[in-house]
Amino acid sequence: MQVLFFCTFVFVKKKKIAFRSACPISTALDIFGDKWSLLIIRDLMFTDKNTYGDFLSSEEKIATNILADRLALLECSGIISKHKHPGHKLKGVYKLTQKGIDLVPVLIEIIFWSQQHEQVHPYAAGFAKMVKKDREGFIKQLTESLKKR
Amino acid sequence: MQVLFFCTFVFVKKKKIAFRSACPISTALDIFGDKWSLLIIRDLMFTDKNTYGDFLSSEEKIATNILADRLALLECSGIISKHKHPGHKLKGVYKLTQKGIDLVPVLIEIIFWSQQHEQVHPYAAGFAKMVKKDREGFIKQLTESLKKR
DNA sequence: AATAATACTTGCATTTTACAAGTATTATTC
DNA sequence: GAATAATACTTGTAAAATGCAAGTATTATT
Repeated sequence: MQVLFFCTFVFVKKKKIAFRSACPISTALDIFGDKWSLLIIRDLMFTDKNTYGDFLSSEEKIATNILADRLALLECSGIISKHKHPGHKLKGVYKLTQKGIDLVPVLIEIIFWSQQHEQVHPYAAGFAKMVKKDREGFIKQLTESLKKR
Repeated sequence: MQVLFFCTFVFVKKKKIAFRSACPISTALDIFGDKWSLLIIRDLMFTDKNTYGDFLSSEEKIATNILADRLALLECSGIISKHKHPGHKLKGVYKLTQKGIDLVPVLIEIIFWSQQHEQVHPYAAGFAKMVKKDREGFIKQLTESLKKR
């Protein structure tokens, strides 16, 4: 008889975090289902922002304690990694890991949806049109360029 | 001189809800960036659950007040619509609108990611394999079947 | 007529988020 | 070399969101 085992919790910053179920959607939301995590990932993915101060300066104005908390959680869950800044000893540099880079298609589809159904910045229309011409090619290209950072 | 106008707020249940920016990711998160909204959408998209009681019975155990709140918000934002139950006068039936159906690719990519990087239910692996064989075909088929509900 | 089911609402405790201020380390300016 | 500024945080507290238990109104069933 086969027994299927699921990890239903994980320790993050010494705190036991429960996964609500083994559903892939639910599990993903347990990790990045909040108003801020994907914005940090967005900055790392589509802009050259990669320091604490960079994220703070983003348009949406994340609070400092929330930013520190989310950076720690994203690092714990293996989506981002922290490195020393070459040249600036005081600065840390954050990068997307492969797990983080693999969120590119998720972010792309969210952009498509928003662009189609909400009033967002006009650049999104051009972006969507461009990506839709060669979705796979764009993803591959972006993935490669993110790996090299 | 061209003036670009962005709607930076919306009225939901008589409350003024602010969009944090015109960024498509940020705007999407303002609408469904929480731990519960996408689970309701998941139920409507991938199962035959479509009533208040159905959603309550889902594995993740949403609280009744949160469910009522999210259903109202999702209806306000045009992602779901409420209808009379044929036969049961007491029951309401919720359906995905076209705007909601257009979230299919977002949910699919989230499932792909979770399946690849987290320990989730094994059905996700088979689902991912199946969908990846003909992504566009699957989306079209699911979209059509959801429209007919 | 009484009981049960459905879709909520209400009240309150707990948790999360927002905002302002403070701290420790390093960099820069005078 | 001392003072000021910059960076990446932490801390305290108020406000908002969430979770839980209980209650309510309408309809269905016994």
